[in-house]
Amino acid sequence: MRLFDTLTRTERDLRPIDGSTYRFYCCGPTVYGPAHIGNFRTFVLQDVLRRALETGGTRTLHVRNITDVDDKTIRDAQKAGQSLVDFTAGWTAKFHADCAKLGLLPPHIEPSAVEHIPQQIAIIEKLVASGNAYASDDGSVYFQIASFPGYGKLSRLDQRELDLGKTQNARANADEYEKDSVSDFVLWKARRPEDGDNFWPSPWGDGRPGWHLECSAMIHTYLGDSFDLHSGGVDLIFPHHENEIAQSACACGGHFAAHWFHITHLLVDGGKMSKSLGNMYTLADLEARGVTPMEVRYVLLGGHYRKSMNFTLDSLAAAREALAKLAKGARTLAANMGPDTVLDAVTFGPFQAAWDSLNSDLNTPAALGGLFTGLREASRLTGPDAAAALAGFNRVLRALGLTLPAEVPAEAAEIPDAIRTLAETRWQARLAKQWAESDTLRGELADHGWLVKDGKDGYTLTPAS
RNA sequence: GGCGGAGUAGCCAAGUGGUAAGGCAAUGGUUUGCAAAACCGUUAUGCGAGGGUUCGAUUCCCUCCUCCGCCUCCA
Repeated sequence: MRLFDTLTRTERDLRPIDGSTYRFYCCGPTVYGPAHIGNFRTFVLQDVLRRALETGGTRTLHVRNITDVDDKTIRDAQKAGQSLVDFTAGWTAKFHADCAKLGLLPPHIEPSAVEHIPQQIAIIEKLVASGNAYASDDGSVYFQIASFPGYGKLSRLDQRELDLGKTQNARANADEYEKDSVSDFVLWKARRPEDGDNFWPSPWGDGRPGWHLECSAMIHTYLGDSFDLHSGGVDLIFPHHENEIAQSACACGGHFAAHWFHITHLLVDGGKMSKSLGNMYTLADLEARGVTPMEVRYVLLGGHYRKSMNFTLDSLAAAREALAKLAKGARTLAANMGPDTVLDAVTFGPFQAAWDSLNSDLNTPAALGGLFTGLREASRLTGPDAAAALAGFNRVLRALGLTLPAEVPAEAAEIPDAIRTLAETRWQARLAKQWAESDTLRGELADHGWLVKDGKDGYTLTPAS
């Protein structure tokens, strides 16, 4: 597997640094509301990375956190009149349900921030002792960016921008901060009245941890100070990941992440998703429109992760047709290989090419393309050749995490008697070559929402979608 | 203002210094009483605009246009 690395800006081979297990960390969701499909683009691509590694024979250790304490979770928990724990537990459960529907493998470890407060305090103590952090008068603790020469390397920010606080937002908000430099970031936030019961004791007084620190503490706990890969959406490059590098390097030493994997944002109708524009879709929103989660997953795999991708509702219809086509092709292949053929060698060129695409910087759209091309060429194969092709097809499909729709069986039980009678009458009319009568009845059935399709020996009824 | 990304057919979207994957849609054919479904085809002399390098550029270089993201707690 070769993958682009944000830090070095090169494509590099992914090899476990401990020689056996590829250990990686993904920044998980902040659980104060439903995740939207943009969030899931990131999680789906991380899932594909893991699946591709595992399908290729590499063992993995996947850690993804739950951010359950920050400004928004506290604010909204208060608003909801719930304890922070109860509030975030509800949204975490919903997140897990969505993940399952989308076919995401659960992480091997899923730590949450509030369960790791002591670990976070320990890191702050180290940073204060080493002179990388300082406490302000109100009991907050800040990381001093000037104390870490490597700061800005990941995001390529001009050092002057950081030192002088020249960035627009920093300048506008500078008054709110009690820091030496506007660029310094908070490690520990002093308790404020609006936090309610949500504070923890610390050597600097009551308060709560800063967001950036949460991930560093959990990484330190579960992956140690040097691990294989760190991942998240592009928006996390700065400041979140930049800050993680700084505090982890200063407090723990080690190399931190050997590889940085960032997923570009999903655009909707050509721009960023936002509530105010009304273009923020959750999985539930789409399901309410009759869309299946796999169709959503297919759409999210339809663009390369390093390019922004434009999501439209039309693309979901395209996904439905495309998935049906894949399913049909796979069925044909299975039928052609015969009952007693077992072969797991993958020797069919087009599917090998699709697999190679996936392993070349996770090119999911090229891999999907290869699946269709291969299916067309493989449709003539029989016996062991068909079996080999199917094995190659399934390998790619498994890595993509796609589950194909089953053939829709005619569910006779669900057809109302009235409809069945109508259809039967039409069939008799048709057998009698009474075309006008037959077509009229077909129209009536359509009015009731049923499509009738004629076959050689009978007809099928399906609900019009 | 700083940093970064993108402009490929109606839509979505790969890709490459040697002449444009794939999906959807559309359309032609086979089949069908007619449809639907299925199957087999077709669909960008062209890759934002203009220059340059080259035997040859969509792919490299320059200029310009347009769009998008990030710039202190958003995946």
